[in-house]
Amino acid sequence: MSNAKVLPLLEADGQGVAPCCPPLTERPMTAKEAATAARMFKALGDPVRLRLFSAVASHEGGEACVCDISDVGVSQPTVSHHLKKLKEAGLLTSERRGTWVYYRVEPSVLAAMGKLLVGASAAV
Amino acid sequence: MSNAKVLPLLEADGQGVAPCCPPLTERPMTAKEAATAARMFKALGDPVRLRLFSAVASHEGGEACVCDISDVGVSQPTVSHHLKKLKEAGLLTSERRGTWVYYRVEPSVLAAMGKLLVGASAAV
DNA sequence: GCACTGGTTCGACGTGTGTCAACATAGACA
DNA sequence: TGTCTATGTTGACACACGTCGAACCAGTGC
Repeated sequence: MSNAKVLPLLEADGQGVAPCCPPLTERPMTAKEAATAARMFKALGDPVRLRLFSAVASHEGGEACVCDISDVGVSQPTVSHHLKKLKEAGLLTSERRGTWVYYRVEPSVLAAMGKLLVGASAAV
Repeated sequence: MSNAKVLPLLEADGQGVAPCCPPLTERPMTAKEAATAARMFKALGDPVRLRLFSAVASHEGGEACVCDISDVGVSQPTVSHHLKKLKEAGLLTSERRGTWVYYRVEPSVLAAMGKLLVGASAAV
């Protein structure tokens, strides 16, 4: 259940992860780079998903139980659906712990997306 | 043709612009904040738009003529359509200069989005 | 004024996406 | 074992989105 293989924006590089794409402002993205990065932006392009993601990211320890964050105005199947989308996009990972399922956000993904936007100003 | 009123993620604060929303990791976003921010992520959630945006952002001076960036594999009407979407999302501004139309990216928008993702680490 | 080039808008088509109700599954507890 | 709660999955629906061709507007140059 490591994070490397499920994060399309990142690639394992031995001791950690590296961004898939150069900063947007550095050079025009190739079609492949754009497709990879767009998948993640798209995942955050829904208000419900953004709220869910923010709820998880801001929760203590960077992880939250579904039961803690499912109050976003949609039915529970829809919440589950969106969480799955976020997981497929590589933004969240999930883990079952007894009765409840916990979702957690990978800080490295946030950092990679930040770098994509602001270029070199976001230090490692 | 100022940038303040057309940038949903930002709000004019006298001498510049400020982010609309707190970092994702700070606290759960409200529905309103999520709707605002999601609009921009959604705009970048399409590979063609992402390439167009990157092409403009990486062009010298942060601006580019449509003729310079319309080689992304779709028809010109589609390019125009996507540029309009990016403009509506507040990521680009356009200006006609003689025969050609130039699009430019607002650096402050990129910085605001970066902050949204990585919190305080992305300085102004 | 007239033709030409660069961009945008319009109308239409097929596909993708968000949503829900209903059902299925996993673990806890008795 | 059986039942109850917590999540995930399935199927179906309406709506939004990306794409294109055709028509339309804005400047330029003759």
